[in-house]
Amino acid sequence: MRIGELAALVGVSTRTVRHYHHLGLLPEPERLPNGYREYRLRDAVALARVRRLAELGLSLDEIRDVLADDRGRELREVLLELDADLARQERAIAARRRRLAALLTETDLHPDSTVSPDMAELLRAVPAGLSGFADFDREMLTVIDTGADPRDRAELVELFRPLLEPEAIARSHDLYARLDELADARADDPRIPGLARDLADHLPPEMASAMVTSLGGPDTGGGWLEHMAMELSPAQAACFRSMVTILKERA
Amino acid sequence: MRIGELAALVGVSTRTVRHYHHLGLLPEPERLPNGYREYRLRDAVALARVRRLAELGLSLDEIRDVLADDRGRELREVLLELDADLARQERAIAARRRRLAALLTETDLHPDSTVSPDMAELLRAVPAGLSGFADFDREMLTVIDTGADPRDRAELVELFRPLLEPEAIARSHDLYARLDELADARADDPRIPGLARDLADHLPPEMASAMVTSLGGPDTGGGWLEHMAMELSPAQAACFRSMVTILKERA
DNA sequence: TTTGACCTTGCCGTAGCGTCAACGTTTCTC
DNA sequence: GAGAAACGTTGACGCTACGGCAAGGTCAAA
Repeated sequence: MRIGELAALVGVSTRTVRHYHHLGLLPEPERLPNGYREYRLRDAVALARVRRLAELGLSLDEIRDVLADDRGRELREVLLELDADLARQERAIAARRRRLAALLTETDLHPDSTVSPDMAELLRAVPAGLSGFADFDREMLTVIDTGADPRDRAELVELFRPLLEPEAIARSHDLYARLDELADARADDPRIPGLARDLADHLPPEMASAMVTSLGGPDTGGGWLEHMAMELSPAQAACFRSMVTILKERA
Repeated sequence: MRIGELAALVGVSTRTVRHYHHLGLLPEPERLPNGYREYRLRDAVALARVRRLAELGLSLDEIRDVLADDRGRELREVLLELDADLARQERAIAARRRRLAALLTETDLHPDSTVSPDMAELLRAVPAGLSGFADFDREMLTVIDTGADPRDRAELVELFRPLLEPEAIARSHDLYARLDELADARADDPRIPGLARDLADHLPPEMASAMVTSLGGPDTGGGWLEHMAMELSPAQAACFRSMVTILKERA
């Protein structure tokens, strides 16, 4: 039997057969005088073994190990491990499909809208398209949501939860409007002190303390808030710094 | 912000960031005089967008297309296609896990035992470990099961079904024993004609005709049976040829 | 004789980065 | 001020399980 016949018999490509030879999964058979490989039925049996294990999802390396140790002892362990892995994949796929389903029901489908469900809840508290500063906030929240691991994300959501109250949302609209007004103002604008105080009052206490410690300590969040301040207009940045000062005095 | 800081912020490796630059998913930022990349917050926003789409399961090429066409029109199509793909994967994984579960309940776990459920049913009619010829038959059935596509497999199972009857199984044990006795015999052994006739009688009619046409025609199964005959002892091969002759005469 | 269907080896390509290598820069520490 | 640690740079190879192509050699039929 030559390689094409063997491959057709077992239902693979000749390239696959040669690949298995190369990896040592299948012994090289005798050669005919012209250099062609000459297979026997036992090669088909061996190849079929490899194929069935591969179709179960074992990697070719795992198959080599199983065939080397032979006789099922290790096979059971590998299969159990494989099943656990498949179970994990199954859950991951189901979770992704849930997220997809939630996304596809949305009216305004945009790459930015593909955040986690937790963050989607928070974003509903921040108006989109109305205020430049609110849009900036939304982008920052989106970045944080992408980068944070689930534990931090849950913590973050808890920090923000008080801002989801209706009166807090109403207050935030006023604050965003006043922040937008500072977009073209100078750093000594007289409206800054009042707005900084109102912002400090607006923030939930836990969030305020988290911000202060984050700015003070050398941990991951530190540089992040500074970079955020750098993107603001001079007046907005001054307002932000003033607010932080107020929060520090209170702490 | 330098590359490490950006990467930490969004939760990826610096290698990933550079990879996205290379693929054009993320614009190259300004460079500092020393050659370092200098990022702004908008780069973090862009990177976070890419990451969220990637975590949904889009390929980087698809992400580039979506970001190029921007504004959700194409995104919806891609996500629908992705969901269909995920659904397919989910079904495939579930099917594999069912096969794994069936396998793991078996007592003698061996690479050879990883056949399809259909073939497992057939193999129960062929004794394992008792007869050398029966073991050979089992191997051949295993090879066929691996190589055949599902349609052919179902057809094959139907051909074999009569052999699953209790009296057929009892007959087959006798036949296997007599075939084993021919392992060391010569091609002119006097027991051959009788055994060939009993074998011909044993085969279901549909199976017999399938064998004859398969041997006669130049289709895929033809060479396969010849190769099988080559692996037998001279007396067994003679018996096989004799049986085929009888089947042809009857047809 | 020529075509066409096989076979041979070998190398590049895939997706999404990880992981060196070999080197320059910045920053912390002593 | 000097050394070490921790950054940054580009470039190249590695991983899976083969597919595809190149550049041939071999064999049977037309």
